[in-house]
Amino acid sequence: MVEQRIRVVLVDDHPVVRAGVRALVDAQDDLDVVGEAADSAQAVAVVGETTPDVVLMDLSLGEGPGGAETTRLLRDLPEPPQVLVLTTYDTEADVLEAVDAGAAGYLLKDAPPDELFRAIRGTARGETVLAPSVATRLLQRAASPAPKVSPREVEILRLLAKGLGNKEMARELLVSEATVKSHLSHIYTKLGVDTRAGAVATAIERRILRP
Amino acid sequence: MVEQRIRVVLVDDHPVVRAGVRALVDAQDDLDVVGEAADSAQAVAVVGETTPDVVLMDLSLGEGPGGAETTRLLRDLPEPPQVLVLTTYDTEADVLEAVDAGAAGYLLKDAPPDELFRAIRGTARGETVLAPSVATRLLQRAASPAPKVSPREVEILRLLAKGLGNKEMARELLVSEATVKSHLSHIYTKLGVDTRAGAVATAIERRILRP
DNA sequence: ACCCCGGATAGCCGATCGGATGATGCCAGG
DNA sequence: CCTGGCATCATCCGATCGGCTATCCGGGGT
Repeated sequence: MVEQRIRVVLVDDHPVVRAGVRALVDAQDDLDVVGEAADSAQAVAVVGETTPDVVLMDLSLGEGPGGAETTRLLRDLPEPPQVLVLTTYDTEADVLEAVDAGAAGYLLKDAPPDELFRAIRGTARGETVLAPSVATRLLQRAASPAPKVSPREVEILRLLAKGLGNKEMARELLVSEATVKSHLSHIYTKLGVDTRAGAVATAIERRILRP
Repeated sequence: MVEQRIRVVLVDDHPVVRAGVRALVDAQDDLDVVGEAADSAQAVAVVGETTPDVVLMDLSLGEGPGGAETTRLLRDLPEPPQVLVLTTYDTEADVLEAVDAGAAGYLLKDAPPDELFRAIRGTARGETVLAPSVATRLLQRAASPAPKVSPREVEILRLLAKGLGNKEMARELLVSEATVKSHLSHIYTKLGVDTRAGAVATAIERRILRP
């Protein structure tokens, strides 16, 4: 007899993915899916009711708060579950945000089922589980200077990608043109480029901007 | 008794998604999942063996040929299946490429299961099934002049994204700076922008450039 | 044969960008 | 407490960009 079934809640806005994970997880006799949620609000409600051991969390939840924010909410509950992020993307920004929010693990959706099961069990025991590709990425980022752009700079990048000029950005952000240029200079330095076009390209590549 | 079960093959590089679709589809008594494939080569092999009525195709298949190319291969088989694209993204470039490759339908993964079943049945009958959001997008694109950039212009865009100046592009492409500027002007017109940064952003968004 | 389009080229000019430099206030972490 | 990052603003100046107009040539379609 299994001493203690691990109770799992799924949070994902894709019905197909929920069905898939449920099918796979429920087939394991030590794992139980006790709830599902399609968005942040549902997630909090369901977790509050079911107090699961592990929550499988998608990072992109369509409208409303994302997976990272939701993770934070869940970890602030009276009986916080372990949160295992299960997503498609492995940007270092995503990973860091999720881990910072209190996630205990980070898996990619293309992981083989076995790995998923091991991750769930490990997470339930309080271990930190990282997908190999994620771990690799983290290490190589740790080695390199780690260029983190500030929120304001991201804002500038967003407008930049819309093709706005400095004057227009200044008006949009209610600051002076000089400030905009200052931000831009910093962005260039951090991204290792020296033109606006290059900045947009690398920002998108680095997933600082979503295409 | 059901006169004819619809035979379905899944092509997706995510085990989780395959499991999900299989669980959902197999629960329908008029639908049968008769095979799965994780990449292009497997897809061709499995479809060749099983000659299904409908193939559910993911567009991003990790390494190797993508979903669009694979769709083309399947449609060139002796007994071609109907191909229903089931993916996360709805860029018009993706849709057009898939449809051009011979896809009979285009659904997003966040579609509710019911919609998926209807789509499979419709596709099997030879209907064309488009997700609402996809259909909307197509219509609004159909209304606008359909901006197709020339190969040379794509080249310019590539260098643009690398942050090169006009002079540098000219040297790189062995043409005069005037020519580069001319190309750029055309690009701006076609993409509906008026700055280099905006051009890069829309080019990536339109999948003219790969991020 | 004719015309349109893509590609290449030229020159002009005002607007803008990018780099350098310097300064201020705020707030968090050591 | 003090350093440092973030955000703000200011000026100057040379280089570059973007828009405009005009010409030329070759290939594909009518």
